[in-house]
Amino acid sequence: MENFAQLLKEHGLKATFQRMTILSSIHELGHANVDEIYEKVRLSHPTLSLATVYKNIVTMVEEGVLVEVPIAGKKSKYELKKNEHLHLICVECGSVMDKELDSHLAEDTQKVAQRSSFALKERQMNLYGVCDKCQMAEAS
Amino acid sequence: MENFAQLLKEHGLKATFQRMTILSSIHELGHANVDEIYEKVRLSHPTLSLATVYKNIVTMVEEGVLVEVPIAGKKSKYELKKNEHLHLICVECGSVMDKELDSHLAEDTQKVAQRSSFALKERQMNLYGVCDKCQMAEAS
DNA sequence: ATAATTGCAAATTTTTTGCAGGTTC
DNA sequence: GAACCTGCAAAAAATTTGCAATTAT
Repeated sequence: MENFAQLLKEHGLKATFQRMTILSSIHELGHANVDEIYEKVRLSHPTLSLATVYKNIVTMVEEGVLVEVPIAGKKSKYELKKNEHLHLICVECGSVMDKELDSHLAEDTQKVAQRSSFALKERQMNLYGVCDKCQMAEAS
Repeated sequence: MENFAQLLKEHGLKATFQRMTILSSIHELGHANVDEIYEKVRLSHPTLSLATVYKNIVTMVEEGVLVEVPIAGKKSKYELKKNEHLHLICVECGSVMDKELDSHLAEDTQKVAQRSSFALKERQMNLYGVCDKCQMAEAS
């Protein structure tokens, strides 16, 4: 369990029970879309409304507490803001894994941007494929 | 103008006027979301319905004629399927530019995947920042 | 000829909004 | 106590669907 109250305050947001529940749900799930967050959140706080989930996701993305991970063909997932990383997204089970972004990748992308005089702010690298678990399941 | 009729047939789809209009609109726009496609398409074929745009985007993505480009905070854009590339996405004007994916990038991502025994199928690399035009506009 | 596709309208799903009451700082 | 936040219900926006008429092969 982390100190979500402090995190919120650092970003100028009030530390409500609802927000902390949402953050802790996302933290436990790793990556989750609105529905998954809502379901999870209702387990511990059944009266928390879907509208509140929506409003807070918008607010917390704006304030940089959360990051949207848009995924082809699916609803966007959300994760806690953390160090830069890339995503391995399993097209079978939908799981999302974080992987460190090595310096080569960072430099290469920076070069591509520079060549076009593009002021790079953020990278979003999603690798789609089949995770090891699903590969084993398929093999059987 | 390309041979969209042939492209469609190669993918087992009938070459209707509607589909060819949609493809040629996307081709002209480069990258466009559903609304942008619909607007463009109506210029030359005002009776083409929005439902038809939706149905065909689904179908043509399934058949590999189109590719969805999901974008954080915006509606997905669609592009014609082409050689692998990355996207420079301007957060000011929303423009999307294609850039060749150099071999370093391809290899590096492949390595990351291999380390996790992840069977990589597709890469989606989006670089968010400010394009040169918008930088100049800002400077003034 | 037939199987696929279109356009319309309706249904569904997803997201946003207004506002009265409640909570945090 | 002031500003912010929540939950509800309603509204708006986005997407999907069913079906009769039409079209491509």
